[in-house]
Amino acid sequence: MGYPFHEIEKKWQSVWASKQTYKVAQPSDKPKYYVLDMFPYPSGAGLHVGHPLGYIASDIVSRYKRHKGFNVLHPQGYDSFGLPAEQYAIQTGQHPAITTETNIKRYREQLDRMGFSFDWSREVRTSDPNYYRWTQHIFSLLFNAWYDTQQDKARPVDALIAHLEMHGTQDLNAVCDDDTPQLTAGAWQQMSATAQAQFLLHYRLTYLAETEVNWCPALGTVLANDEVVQGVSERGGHPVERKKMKQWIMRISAYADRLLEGLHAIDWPEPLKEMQRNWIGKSVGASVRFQVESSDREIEVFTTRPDTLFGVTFLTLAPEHEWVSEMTTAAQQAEVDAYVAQTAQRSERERMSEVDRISGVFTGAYARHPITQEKIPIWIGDYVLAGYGTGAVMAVPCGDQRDFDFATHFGLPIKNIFKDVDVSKAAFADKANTVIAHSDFLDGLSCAAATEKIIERLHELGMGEGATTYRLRDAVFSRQRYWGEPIPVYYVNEQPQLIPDDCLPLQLPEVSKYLPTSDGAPPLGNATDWAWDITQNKVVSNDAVDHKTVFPIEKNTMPGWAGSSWYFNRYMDAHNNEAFASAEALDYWKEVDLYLGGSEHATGHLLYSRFWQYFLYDFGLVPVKDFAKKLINQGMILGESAFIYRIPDTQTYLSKGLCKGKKVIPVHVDVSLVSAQNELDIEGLKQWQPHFSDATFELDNGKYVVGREVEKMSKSKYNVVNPDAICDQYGADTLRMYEMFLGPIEQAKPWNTAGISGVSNFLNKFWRLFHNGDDFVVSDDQPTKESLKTLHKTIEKVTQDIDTFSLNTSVSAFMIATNELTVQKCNHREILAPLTVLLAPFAPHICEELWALLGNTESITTAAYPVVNPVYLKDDTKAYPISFNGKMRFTLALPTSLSKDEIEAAVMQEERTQTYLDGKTPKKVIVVPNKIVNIVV
RNA sequence: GCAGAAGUGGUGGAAUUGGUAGACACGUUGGACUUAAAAUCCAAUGGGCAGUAAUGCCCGUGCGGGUUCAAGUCCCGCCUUCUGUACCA
Repeated sequence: MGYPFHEIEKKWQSVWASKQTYKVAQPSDKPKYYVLDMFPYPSGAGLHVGHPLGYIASDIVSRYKRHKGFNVLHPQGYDSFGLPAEQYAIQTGQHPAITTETNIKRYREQLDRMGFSFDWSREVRTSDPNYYRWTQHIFSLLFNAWYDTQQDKARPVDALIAHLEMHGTQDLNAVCDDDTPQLTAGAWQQMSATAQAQFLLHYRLTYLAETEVNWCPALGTVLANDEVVQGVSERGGHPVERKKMKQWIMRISAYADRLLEGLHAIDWPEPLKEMQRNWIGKSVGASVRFQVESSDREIEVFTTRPDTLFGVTFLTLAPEHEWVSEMTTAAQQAEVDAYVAQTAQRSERERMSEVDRISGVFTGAYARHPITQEKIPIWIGDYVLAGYGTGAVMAVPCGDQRDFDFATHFGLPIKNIFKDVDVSKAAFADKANTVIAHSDFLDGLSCAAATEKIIERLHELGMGEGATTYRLRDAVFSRQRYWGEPIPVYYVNEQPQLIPDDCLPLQLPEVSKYLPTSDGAPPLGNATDWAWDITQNKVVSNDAVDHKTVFPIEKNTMPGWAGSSWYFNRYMDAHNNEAFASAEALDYWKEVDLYLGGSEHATGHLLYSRFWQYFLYDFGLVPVKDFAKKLINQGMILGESAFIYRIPDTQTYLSKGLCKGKKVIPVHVDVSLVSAQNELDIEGLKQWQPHFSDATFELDNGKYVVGREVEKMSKSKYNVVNPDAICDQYGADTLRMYEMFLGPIEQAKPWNTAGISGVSNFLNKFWRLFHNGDDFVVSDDQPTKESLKTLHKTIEKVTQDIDTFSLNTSVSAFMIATNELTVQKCNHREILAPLTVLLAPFAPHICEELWALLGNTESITTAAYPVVNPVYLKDDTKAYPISFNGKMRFTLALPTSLSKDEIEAAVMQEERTQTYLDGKTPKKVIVVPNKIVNIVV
């Protein structure tokens, strides 16, 4: 029989819990290391085998770093506000706090079974008032801040007010809304308090504004851009429409450039950085103004190709452009109105799926070309997006394919401004090979030179200048939901006022109904006590609202990403009631050294967190700009779904081999009913779902063989594998090692238990090294040189692997070592003790047990990491590098029977070697049997 | 369309910086132990050819070229898959 993992795991898990083995000391004179997992949302389904992948890897690194003498912070918590708990509440009436609590308990049990070394004393929950009190605090800080583009950082609003008092908006270098009016100091001073408050919203880093948002009627809430994927909601896949609503918004765009630049300094995966770069979407070009005929309006466009200005043959406005109706001539009015109405009706999804369809309409109006003064027709087209740039483009059909297609479709002129290029069939967009022609003073210039020159000229004429735009939009921060952080704001004369910081947390009120209404009224409207009394500084009944001392409180809540945008700082000092973390704690732990999580958060959580951290850094509240030094994306573990095949309109199911050429409907069956050889347990199936009891199964060679397909692990696909089942059968240590053994940590891979017996065998073999039958027996004699070599080779390999996160190959290294030691019949303490320490990060339970059996009274976590002795690493391989800095290389034919020393001697004797080496040794000598000797010099 | 990553036995996957491709594991086959099974242990296992044999030779890392004494790895051109993103001016 194998080693008693049930007993061992239970025993040590309770010892670790009672002794608080993983509680982190702070401060400490040891160097710090902070390893963090993205905290889970505690869903009702519990953990599946895919969740722990990252946790296991981070746990190995944490334990390894502890052995290496670091003070390791390895916390865990729960992102416990969120939609599923709320939807469950809507269906059942059960309070989300209760479901959440139940789910957390379940998660905790499952996590504990896997032997993670989390310091649970620092657990955080985003839905805990003691936690979200600080989320609300950070919201208040953002509200009281504006972005100074001169100093390139966020500053307190007081400084902005002081500037407005003195100079109005003159010389004010600030990020603000596009439609912010200019003011003199006098005008500011004469404004009413309400008007001033209204005006300041143009600058605050979190502000209230009427904007087009992604409204999801099915979910009854608005969504941020990253929560909308391909025109439908990320959660649930419901349609999303554009709607104008008054919303809280985070001015993340103020940080666009710094967030982009900051990517250089952090060790994150390149694909993820690329995703953030694309999301931020910086484009450098120019903004150009076109004077509208018989009007004092100027249409401003943004272009990345100002060098093609002479190729402009029309302008196109987005259908939502604010001047569309004003500009349209009476003759075109009906047509334009119809077109605008029609595009407004089309959902985001339709608009995206019909990208190829060209549509548009002429406004009847014309603009003047800023240089040539030519008349240029103004069109409307839905290929121009209202939300990007200025919502208007200068169309250059010869240089842009979309403009080309639009021009061709509507018979608009195409003017060629490129030298020796044919633009009759398609636009020419190759910047690198551009030579401008038919463009007056730009003729003969390259793209870059022409761009520079035209910007200069436009500037002289006052018709444009160099400009940069970003794709990154400000992030909508309001959600019409119940289960989220209340926004700490009440309204006086419709102007938002912050609830004083010392009155936080503003606790989530009880409500009778959790359902939002489809017109967007939030569920907090159902609360009876949701008004703020400024005389008592507390929440009172809605009936008391008198708009003099008692005011209504904001009913929207914060989005899911609010609480997760700063939690990494809270772990440093999780119970502090004076600050979100003390300056000492922040100064000691600084930032996350290693962050593990999925790449699906690239443009959501990971970008918002960087934004908040930058902001906190600007205010001197955190000591580092980027919160995570190194990040690793673990790949998803996929499920292998099983299918049976039904003949349509019958209850007959065909084995996979019989389906060829027949029409069959694949039906998901639970993977637990299928053997490793893909054979279906028919009796089990009939018990699983009663409607199969009268089905007939046509067998293939006496077996029903199912089809397999790799899909995302999901309850509805019946392909979920629960880690508890694996722990029961093989033990947590086997599960941990098997998940690592499966392949590189970053790679997505299907879950498949086929190989798990190999890992299980290994742990049993390892156990047997210490045992003779059932007796624990280790020798104190001097081990053989061979065994020492095995040990040191393994230390070297495993250490290197952990440092480079190749955890799959380190599992192999342990297997090789165990096999070798078994053959060597090695049971020597001098070998086995260090090997146990080496293995402990991977398989903590079995190693803790063996460590105790070896006579140690302290936990193995306190053991020092073994040191490699290079004496034992010398290898007799035939290729060996020798240090030398040179360039020449030559070949020398030698008999292969020679030993290494003989070869080296022969090489050194060679005349050419002496010439090239000039007293040094060769860089590399490679001996390939039966071939040649290569000496790289 | 654009960007990024990847393509190696029956399978998951190894292979420092260009240096004997296929480590390790699963699976399969044969053997030992056993009345039997399980468990465990041992051996073989990319393909082909020659040989009684030890062994030897040839071909092999998606496809086609190239650089090199030497290419899974570097360069050029394709094909395929995955992931992200998409009328971004």
